[in-house]
Amino acid sequence: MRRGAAAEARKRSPFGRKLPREFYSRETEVVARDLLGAVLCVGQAHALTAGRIVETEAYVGEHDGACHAAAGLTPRTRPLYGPPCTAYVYFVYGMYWCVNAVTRRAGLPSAVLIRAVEPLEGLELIRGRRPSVRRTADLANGPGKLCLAMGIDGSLNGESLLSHRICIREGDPVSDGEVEVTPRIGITKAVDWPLRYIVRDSQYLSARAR
DNA sequence: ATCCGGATCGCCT
DNA sequence: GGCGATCCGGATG
Repeated sequence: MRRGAAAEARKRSPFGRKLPREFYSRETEVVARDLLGAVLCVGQAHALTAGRIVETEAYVGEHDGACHAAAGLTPRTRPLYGPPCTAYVYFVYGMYWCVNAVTRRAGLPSAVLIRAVEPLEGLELIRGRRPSVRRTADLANGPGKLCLAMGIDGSLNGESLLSHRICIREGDPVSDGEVEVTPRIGITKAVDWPLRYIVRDSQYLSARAR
């Protein structure tokens, strides 16, 4: 590679390469596991915010009562049925947004909910969006909070995760020993399915392990 | 430390 | 008509 090309790429982003489409075209549980340590990026340059993913949940299809696709193909769930490597951003409780990465294969609706990130970049911007929050650890330790912190809303629904508006980049790998799997949080169906993946010792989780 | 209610609205039954 | 893949602040032990 020409000398300076990598440095040039790094100037555009201080993090690794964008995770390719094939990364998402795998079993949803595997994608959820492998997203730990990856870096969620929103916006560019002076408007960039980025966070290390420390908590995810897999939502695995129409047979998963907690997955929105349990309702079948509707206007809301449409992105889940589309190609992997797209953002599924939905509105909950009349007030908050949550962001997912669509996974596996088109037509088999499944996705990974990003539940918590450790802020890495754009701290001033994030603080400005979360004025009432004191501790850094509380800025993005929940699916609604991280969308507030990073400025994610419905305008990003259906966007490619390779776009400049929102993408996920390779980060420092997380070893199996650092990963813990637990039941998902905040749901009322399939409550015991072990589909939540966390970086066990992170200070940035939405909840402590049970 | 833990529990509880209120806010707020699009979507599905 | 009812209910969320939530968050926050206030009350209670």
